[in-house]
Amino acid sequence: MEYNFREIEQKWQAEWKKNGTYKTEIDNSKPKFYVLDMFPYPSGAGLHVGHPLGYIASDIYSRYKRLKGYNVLHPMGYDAYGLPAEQYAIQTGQHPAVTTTKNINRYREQLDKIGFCYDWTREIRTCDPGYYQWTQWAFIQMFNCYFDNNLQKAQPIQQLVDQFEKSGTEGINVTCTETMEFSAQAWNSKTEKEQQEILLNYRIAYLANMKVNWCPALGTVLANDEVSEGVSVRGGHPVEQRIMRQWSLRVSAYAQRLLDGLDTIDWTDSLKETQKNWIGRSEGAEMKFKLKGQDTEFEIFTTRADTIYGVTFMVLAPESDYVKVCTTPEQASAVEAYLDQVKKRTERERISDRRVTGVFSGSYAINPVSGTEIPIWISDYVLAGYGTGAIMAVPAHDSRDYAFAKHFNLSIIPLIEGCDISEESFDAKEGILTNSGFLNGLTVKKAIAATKKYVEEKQIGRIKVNYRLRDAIFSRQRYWGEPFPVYYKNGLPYMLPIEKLPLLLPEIDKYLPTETGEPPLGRALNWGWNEAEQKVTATSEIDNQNIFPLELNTMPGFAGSSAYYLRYMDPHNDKGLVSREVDDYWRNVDLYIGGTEHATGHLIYSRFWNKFLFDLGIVCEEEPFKKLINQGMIQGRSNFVYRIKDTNTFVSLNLKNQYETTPIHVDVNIVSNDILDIEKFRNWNPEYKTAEFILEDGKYICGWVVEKMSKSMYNVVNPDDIVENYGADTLRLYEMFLGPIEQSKPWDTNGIDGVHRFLKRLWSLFYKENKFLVNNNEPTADELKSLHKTIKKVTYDIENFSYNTSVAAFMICVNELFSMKCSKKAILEPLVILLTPFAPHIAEELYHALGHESTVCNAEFPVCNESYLVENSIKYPISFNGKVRFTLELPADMPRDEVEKTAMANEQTEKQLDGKTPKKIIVVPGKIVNIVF
RNA sequence: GCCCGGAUGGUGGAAUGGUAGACACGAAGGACUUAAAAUCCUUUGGCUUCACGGCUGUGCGGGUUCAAGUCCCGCUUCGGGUACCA
Repeated sequence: MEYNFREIEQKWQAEWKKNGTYKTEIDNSKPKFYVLDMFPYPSGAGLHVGHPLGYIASDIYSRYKRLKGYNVLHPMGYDAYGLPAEQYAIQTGQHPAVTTTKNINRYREQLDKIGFCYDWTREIRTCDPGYYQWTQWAFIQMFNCYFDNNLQKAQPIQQLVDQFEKSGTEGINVTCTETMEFSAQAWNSKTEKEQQEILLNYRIAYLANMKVNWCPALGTVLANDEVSEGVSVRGGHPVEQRIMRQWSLRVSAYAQRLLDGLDTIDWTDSLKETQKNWIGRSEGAEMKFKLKGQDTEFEIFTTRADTIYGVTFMVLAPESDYVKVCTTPEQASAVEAYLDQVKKRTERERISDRRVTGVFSGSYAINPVSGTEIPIWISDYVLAGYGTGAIMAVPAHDSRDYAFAKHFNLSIIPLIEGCDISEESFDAKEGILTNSGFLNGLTVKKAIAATKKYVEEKQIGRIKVNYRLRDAIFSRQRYWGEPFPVYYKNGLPYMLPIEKLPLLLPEIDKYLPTETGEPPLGRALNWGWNEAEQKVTATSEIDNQNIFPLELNTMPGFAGSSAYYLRYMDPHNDKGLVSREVDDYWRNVDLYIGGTEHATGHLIYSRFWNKFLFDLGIVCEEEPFKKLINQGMIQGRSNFVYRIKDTNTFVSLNLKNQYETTPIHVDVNIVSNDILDIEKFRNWNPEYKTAEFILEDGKYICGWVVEKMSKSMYNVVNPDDIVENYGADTLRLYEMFLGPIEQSKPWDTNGIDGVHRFLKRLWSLFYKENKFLVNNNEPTADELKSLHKTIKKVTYDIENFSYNTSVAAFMICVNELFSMKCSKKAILEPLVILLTPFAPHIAEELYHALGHESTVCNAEFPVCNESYLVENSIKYPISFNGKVRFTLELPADMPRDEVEKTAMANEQTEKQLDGKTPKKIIVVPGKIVNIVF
C-alpha cells in the first residue's frame, strides 16, 4: 500500500466534519485553553503560501494542548469590512457584500484543505448584523461613560451629571477634550442642548471638532495608525490635516493602564517596546509664562525644566489658540501669510521638507524664574496636538531650537559647563549647570528635580505627564462599515435604544459620496429615525420634529476587530456580546498568533476596548491576550530569465556575462530547482512562443532573488497547489520546517521533497507493498531510546514554539527506526500520537491502522521516560588549549579525577603534549576535558 | 536621529559558554530499472595531503575565559518600527 495522501486527507477531513471532532463546549472538568489567530481580511487574491504559517503554528499548539488534556477553544472568522471590497464596488457596482461573501467562500475552501482544527460552528464575520450589533452596542456604552482619573476607570455619565448638578466642575478629575469650569448653578441653568454639548466633552465616545488626517483619494479620514510618513498605509495616498466634526474614542484616557498592562502579559520585548513608544509617556512640567504688558498667560510643556535660564524665545504651533492672543497689529499680516503658507502644506510635504520656517508674533513673554523678556515666535515644528502646543525654546540644548535660532539669528545661552555649542546644540542630559541662577553647580538630574520643586512651590506650573497616544478618530466617510446607532436632534447626537440594534446597513445605489459631499450613506432612501415609533423610516420623511436623520458616517476597520475574540466564546448569544458565565470560563486568549503590523492599531484598540468592558464588569480579565507570538513574513523567491538585448533569445544564468542581458521575472511555478521548463515557458506568454535558448549542460538555469511575495513578481505560490501535489500534512510540516516561526524567510518549494520523503518513510514502517508490518514484539533499548528522546525534544520544542527543530527530531527518529527496521506497535503508536499536531491526517490514518476506533485527537500525549535515556558511556572530547584533538569513550559514572587520570595516561595525550608539562587540566564531568599547556 | 531585531556552507537553517554546520534541499558518485520516476547506499564548509592527518573557518576589530557563533566594548551592514513629541 502506498502513502496515498489525497485519499487519506479527504477521508479524514470528511470524517472529522461528520463527527464534529472540533466542536468545543464548556467543560468544567477540564482546564481551558484559548488559542486565537488574527482573523483575516478576505481579499480577492485568496491565500498564498505565507498566510497559513501562523495558522499552522496555532493549530499545532491547539492540538498539542488538547492531547495534553485541555479543553481548547480554537475559532476562526473574517474581518469582513474594509476598503478593497468597497473600492471594487465603486468600480464595478458589485455590492461589497457579494464580493466579500465570494472571497470568504474561497478562503474557507483553501483553509479547509489544510486540515485545521477550527470549531467552525463559532465562525464570525464582522459584517454580519448578528455580530455588528455588539459593535454598535459597545459604542453606545462608550457614549454613556466618562473616565474618572482618580479611579482610573470608566464610569456612567449619569454620575458626572449628578456631580454637575450638585457642585459643578468643582473637585472633579476626569478626562476631557477641553478643561471646563462651571458651577452647579451655571450647569442647572443651561438648556438641554447646552448640557448635551458639554457632556460630549467628557464621554468616552464623543463627537468633536478635531484636526484629522483627511485622505482625499480615499475620501475619508484616517486614524493615526492608518497613516505612515504622511501617506495612507492602505494605498499610499497623500494625507492632509483638516478640522472636522468626527466621532472619537477617548483611548488616551487609558494611556497609563495600557502602559502598565504591558508588564502583566507575555509578549515579545520588541512588541511591548513598540507599544510603549506609541503610548509615549513623558514626564515633565507644565509651566505658565505671562505675556508682557498683558494680563494673560500661557502654558508650555517641557521635560527639561532645568534649562529655564537658557530660554531665549518661545514657539507656538500655528494652530495654537495663543496665536491670536500673541499676534500684534504690526505683525498681523506677516503672521497671516505664514499661517496661510503652513495650511497649504500637506503632512507629507512637511515631513519631507525640513526647512526652518517661522514668524515673529510681535509679543514677548516673561521668564517666570529669571524675569527676562522673551520673544514669541510661531513655527510648524511645534505640534498643536502634543503638550500644550507651545514650547519654551532652549537653543543651546535642543537641536530643533538650535536650528531655528541660527536661522533667525536668535541668541543662544549655554547652560552646561564646558559644552561646545559652536556647531550644534548639546542635547545630552548630563553635565554641571552654569548661567542658571540658583541651579548653578547642580548636575542636570538634580537640576530637573530642583526646578520642578521650585515651579510647584512658586505656583508657576505643575508636574505633568504627557502621552503621545491620541484619541482614535472613529468616523469614516465610507459605505462598507458598521453604521453608527446614532440620530441627530437639534444637531446633537442621540443613541438608538439598545433593543433596536442592530441598525442595519442600508442599501444605496452607488458607493460614492453624494453630490453635496456627504458620505455614501447620504444616498440611502431609508435613513431617517422615527423617534416615537423607534424605527427606521424613509429619508424623505425627515422633518427634525418626529423623524430625524441618522448618522451618515460608518465605523472604521478596527471597530469590528476590537472585541471579536470575546464573541467567539459565545457566538450565538442574542442577549449580550458574551455572557458573564461563559466569559468566566474562557476568560481571555492564552495564545494569540499574528503579524507585527497590528502592533500600534488593532493590539492597542483591542486592549483599550477590553479594558473598557472590564470597567463595566462585562469581562473578567483586564488584558485580552496573555501570550502573543508574531509570525514572520514569508517572502517570495523570484526567478529570472535573461533576455539578450534586442532579441528573443534567453541565456542561462552562468553564461549571461558574455552578453548584454535584461533580467525578466518568470513564474516560479514553471521553474523547478531553478531549472526552467522551456515548454511551459513558451506557452506562458505568447511573446515567448518563439523564444530561443542558450543552455548550459543542456539546461536553462534561472537566477533568483528574495523579495516580497506578489503577483507582479510572479513568485506567488498557492497552498492549494502544494496540497494537491504533496498533501496538507507535507505543507504543514514544510511550513514549520522552513525556520523559526518568528523569523521572516523566503518560500522555496524546492526543499519540500525532504519532508514529503519523511512522511513516506514513516509510512514505510507500517506498510510494505500490501503487507501491514506492525507487530507486537518487545522494543529494544535503542528503539525505546530513540522514541523517548524524540518525545522529550518535541514536547520541549512545542512548548517553546521551536517547530522547525521538532520536525528535524521526527526525521531523526524515523531515520533511526528505519535503519533498525523497527515496526513495533509499542514504538510506533506513541510516535503517531506525537506527530498528530503536525500531521493530523496521516496520524489519524495510522492510528486507526493500529486498531483504534476513536479519533487520535482524543489520545493522550506520550510522556518521556527518562530511564530509557540514561547513557552508560560518554564520548569525551579531549582538547588541548581549547582545540579538540581526539575523543575518549569513558563510563558515564566515572569520577572526575579518574577521567583526568585516564585522559593523561592516553598515548595520544603524550603525543599532543610533546614532553611539555600541563599547566592546568579542566574536567567537566559528562562534557569535556581541556588540557592547558 | 532614536528604538528593536539580524548577519553561520551553494540554499533554508541547528547549536543550556564545552567536538560549529543537527535536520533538510541542492550537487557528485553508485545500486535497482530496457529507460524514466520512485526507492536505497556513499560523499559533500574551504585549503592541503596518496593517505593518517594538518591548517583554517560563524560580518569586521578588540576584550573576558581553561574554552566564545554564544558574554562584554567599539564598528560595518541588512531588515523592521518610529519621529520636528519639546
